[in-house]
Amino acid sequence: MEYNFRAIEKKWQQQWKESHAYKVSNDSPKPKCYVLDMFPYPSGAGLHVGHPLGYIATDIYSRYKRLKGFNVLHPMGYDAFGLPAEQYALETGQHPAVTTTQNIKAFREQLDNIGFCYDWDREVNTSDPSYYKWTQWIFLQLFESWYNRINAKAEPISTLTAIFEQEGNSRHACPGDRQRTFTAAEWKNYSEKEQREVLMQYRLAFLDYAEVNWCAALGTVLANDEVINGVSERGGFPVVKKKMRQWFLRITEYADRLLTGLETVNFSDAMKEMQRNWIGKSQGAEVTFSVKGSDHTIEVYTTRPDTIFGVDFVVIAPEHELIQQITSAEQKAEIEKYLEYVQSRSERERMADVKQITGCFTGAYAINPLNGHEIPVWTAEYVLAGYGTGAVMAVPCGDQRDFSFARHFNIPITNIIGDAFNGEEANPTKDAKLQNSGFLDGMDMKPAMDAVIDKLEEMKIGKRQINFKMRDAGFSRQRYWGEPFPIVFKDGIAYPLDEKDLPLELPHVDQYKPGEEGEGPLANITDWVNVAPDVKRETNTMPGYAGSSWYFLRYMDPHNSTTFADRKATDYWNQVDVYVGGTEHAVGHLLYSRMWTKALYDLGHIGFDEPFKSLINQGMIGGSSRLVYRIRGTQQFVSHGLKDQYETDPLHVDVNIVDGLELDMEAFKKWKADYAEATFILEDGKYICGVLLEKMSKRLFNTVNPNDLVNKFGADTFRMYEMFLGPVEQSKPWDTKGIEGVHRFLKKLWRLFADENKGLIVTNDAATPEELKILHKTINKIDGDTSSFSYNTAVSQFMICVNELATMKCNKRAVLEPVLILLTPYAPHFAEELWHLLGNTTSILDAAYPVYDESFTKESTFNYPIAVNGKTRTEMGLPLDADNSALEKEVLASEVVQKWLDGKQPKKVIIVKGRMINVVI
RNA sequence: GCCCAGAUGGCGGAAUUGGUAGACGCGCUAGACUCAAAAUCUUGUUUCGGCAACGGAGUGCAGGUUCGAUUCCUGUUCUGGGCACCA
Repeated sequence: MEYNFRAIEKKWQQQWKESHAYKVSNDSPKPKCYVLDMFPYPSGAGLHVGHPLGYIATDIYSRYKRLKGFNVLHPMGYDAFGLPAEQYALETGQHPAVTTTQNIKAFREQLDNIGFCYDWDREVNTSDPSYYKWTQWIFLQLFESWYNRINAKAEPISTLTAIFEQEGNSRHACPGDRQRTFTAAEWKNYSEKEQREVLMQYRLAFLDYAEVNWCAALGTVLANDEVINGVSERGGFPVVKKKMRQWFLRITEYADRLLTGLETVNFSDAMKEMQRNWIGKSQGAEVTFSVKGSDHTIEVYTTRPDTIFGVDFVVIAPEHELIQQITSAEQKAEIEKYLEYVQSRSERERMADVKQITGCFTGAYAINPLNGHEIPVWTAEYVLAGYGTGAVMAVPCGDQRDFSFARHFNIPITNIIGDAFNGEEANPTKDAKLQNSGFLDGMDMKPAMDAVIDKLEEMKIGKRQINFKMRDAGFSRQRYWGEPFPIVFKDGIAYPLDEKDLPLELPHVDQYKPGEEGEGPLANITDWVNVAPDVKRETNTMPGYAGSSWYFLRYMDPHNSTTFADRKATDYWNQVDVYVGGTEHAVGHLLYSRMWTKALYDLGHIGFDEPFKSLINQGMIGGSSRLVYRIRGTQQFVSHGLKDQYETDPLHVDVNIVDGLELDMEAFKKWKADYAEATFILEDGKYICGVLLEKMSKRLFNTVNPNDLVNKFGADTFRMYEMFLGPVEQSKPWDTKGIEGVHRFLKKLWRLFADENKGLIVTNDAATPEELKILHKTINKIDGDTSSFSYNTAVSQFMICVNELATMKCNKRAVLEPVLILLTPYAPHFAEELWHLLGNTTSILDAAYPVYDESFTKESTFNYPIAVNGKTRTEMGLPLDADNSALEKEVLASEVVQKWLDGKQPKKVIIVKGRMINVVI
């Protein structure tokens, strides 16, 4: 009876499907556990071995928790809206819905092959109208809400209009327009249009004209995190600034809660740090500088108010409206020229040359409010209009950028930190004593910060101010393959669709070209756009992260047609206990879904305000490319070891036709027509390839399809090998060769149960103490490692256990059966097959997890390493219950220690019970 | 430039409240079985010296603390990731 993994895996996958073994109920007396994978975008390329790493990890965890008596939710679905499907549609004319369906089918087959325990009845697909109905519904919730800063939560817009009618907006500053104030009487006098325009400035989902990252090549606007170094993340096309009417989510209102919420979740420090950096909270002050000879004032934002006596100039952003008003007549032409130059600079250029210092003097002078000094006002592109107040006070002795600027334009530098400033570079210290600083002289910088702000507040020319780097999130795409907005415009005012009219389905189009003004393809369907003579639909669609911002909630109650998820279901499943996915979503997806969760919580739709209790970031699996060396100008290929004797060009070769390092030469000739005539120079009769570690990518011929490995070794081997590679969080290179070791392990374990000729050889004999010892050591190790996602060491322990049992020739049910249960999360088909061969009639998926009993692993003696001066010299088996003086006596008497003592007396003997003994001479 | 993480055999990696460095696997080595191959089993495998016993060195590099450091501290180099005119 051989280990016939193909038949076994097929049989049990079928059986589990028929018995609905993975069906999960929302109604269970068991404790719940929610284990989630970041759902994939179903690309046409399919899965390679890097993708399932996280899925296998969560699958093992889910099965483990189930064995431990939990009701485990472990769902899977598809993030199916997205650019590639649409790009593909543009190229081939195939409808994205069609290609997406095909891709999903292919993904599903690959996933099923690996034997995951997903409850497929709960599958979600973000492009399915029954799903995006609720994406649209949540969008309307955001549209119909505002953020009440006093209560620190989102509230329905009706509470805001009630406030306006009572007291205007005096206590609720307008987040979209800081200057805007009105009284209750004024509010009531506004026309409907005016009122709705005001409300738009408060809504959590709102329209605004804003400069956005316009990518002409993609015909779309990109989020900040989709633009890398001024080019689009996808495709690498240039991105420029363009003013467009866009939907936004007012995520900035949640900045503080997104920050403090991090303290309540279990993410890695690196992940939290990335989110903190993205949110970018800074504490400082706003200071008003008056402009000499005019009524204008300049508001600057600074995080270092303590350095205010070191201000040598003020810089305002080129986009700042004040520029036109304060520029002197003499500088007018110069400024115009500079502004024109800045206008011509794309974001990309401004980012590319960070070393280049540019700027222009406005001719105006500001007055330092604390010492009355007149200082020049400059404009420079390094100051951004969108951050803080769009103006900075420059302190060259303390800020390198200001220092370089002052040097470049010959602006005199004031030193306020004495010896701490060397005149050659700025010193951004916070630990110096202030000099040259009026009433701050002699003060330490840190307390001076508060002293300055107090003074400014007293003088009514400044105040404490907290700023965030984070901007509101752009929520429109000029694209077809996304959720349509449930919005119509009447007279240019946005109105929501009625809830009963959801979902607003994506209409069919025959072509995917952008609209005339760069709008999405929907703009071309005039009878869809024009609902009534003066009523038009929104033609943008939602971005990729819309559907993924709440999908974890839909899994809880996926077929509900009256709400996005029943409150009973969300209360039961609550937060995701473990979320596993790649770091690439560290900032975007996680922040958006955290914000949506908080908004839904504020509005009373769910009972928790952080979606993911803990997060594990799986490492990337790198590709291990194989290279062949072609002698230049020939079709002759030379083996790696001999290549230096020739002039060669390295070429990538498909890793699937290389066994370890040895090239399959016949397969190589067939691989590409170019190589049909290839000849080889061999070493030891073999062609040995070179190795290069790089990204796993089709282009580099280093991708490995899980299907091939499952075919060759079985899903159980594949699952265990992926885990055996190393810690889940760590990035590591793929090496197909190593899988054989894991496969051997499973076969070896199989042979403890069954013999090729005799069949099942398991006995009911009682286990020996040695057998029980290894069993319980294994139970302890596997239990601990599995619960902590340390699967690589768990697989090692299985191997150690099987090696020992094989040496003992142990075929006893009392030992093997518990091992089988331990193995179930890792190799479920294998375990279930043998479980049934042992005569069990129920499924091993619900077996009782073995319990560790320490009494079987207790030792009475310990093999102490005996060190002399810290260096291990020998080992001695000594009783664990002996007292120190007895141990010392025995150790000193030993031959080896005597040899090292060489007649001398030891200075000291250090005994760590159960660890080691060190003799100091 | 700033922030974070890391650096251990030929390779993936194991071991940190400071206590036998290199578990487990791959690869390689020698052997058994076989006409042969596959499969399986056995042997060795950090490195240097030595037939061996044994001894020297050894966790990126340089120091330090300690009876004892892969683990803690200081400095430094390199690699990976993130952020980047953010005031």
